[in-house]
Amino acid sequence: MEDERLYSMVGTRIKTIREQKGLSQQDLSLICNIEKTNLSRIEAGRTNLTIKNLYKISKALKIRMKEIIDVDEEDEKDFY
Amino acid sequence: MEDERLYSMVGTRIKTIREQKGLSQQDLSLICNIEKTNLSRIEAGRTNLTIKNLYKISKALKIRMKEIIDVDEEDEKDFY
DNA sequence: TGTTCTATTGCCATATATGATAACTTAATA
DNA sequence: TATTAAGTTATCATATATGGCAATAGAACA
Repeated sequence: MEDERLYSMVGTRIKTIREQKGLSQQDLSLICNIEKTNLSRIEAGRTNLTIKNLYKISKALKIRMKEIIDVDEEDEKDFY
Repeated sequence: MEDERLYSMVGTRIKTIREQKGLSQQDLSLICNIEKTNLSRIEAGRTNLTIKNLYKISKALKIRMKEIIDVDEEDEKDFY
């Protein structure tokens, strides 16, 4: 899939789970030590985040990284 | 866990799966368009790779991203 | 010996993720 | 109206992931 779509899907996963936990972006940013503006960019899918921050976010949300990153699409057998 | 440990575990997962598929680093680098030196650094756990390259590698290995990133450890309840 | 394949390492330049701050919008509420 | 909270966006500086190339080392083999 396109890069931007990948970022958006990951960002949306984070936003959805964060809201399920009743946390604001600022709450989450304080817990995991990521700038709130950066968190906003990540959730908006405007950033190619690193596994380091993916890990920090997953720990702050008390979930596994794979629960955030489980956004692969089915119809990609011939992507490469 | 420590950043370096995270990178190493992810790198090792990639290396293990790559070898299971009978691919050399150069093979994989050609398939997914990642510099072979960068791939070497990633597998060695010396790089905080981005989800974009995580995605490219997973597609080249014909697996899901979560199969690479499934390295969370159990004893981290109180990490944050 | 020489050759080939594989992987690593060093170096440099570039792109960009991130941190940090400020300004702004919107919504909710007193 | 004013105030507060939540989120977005712009800007800038810094750190670093990546691309690219060259050199090196080790293993396997002729």
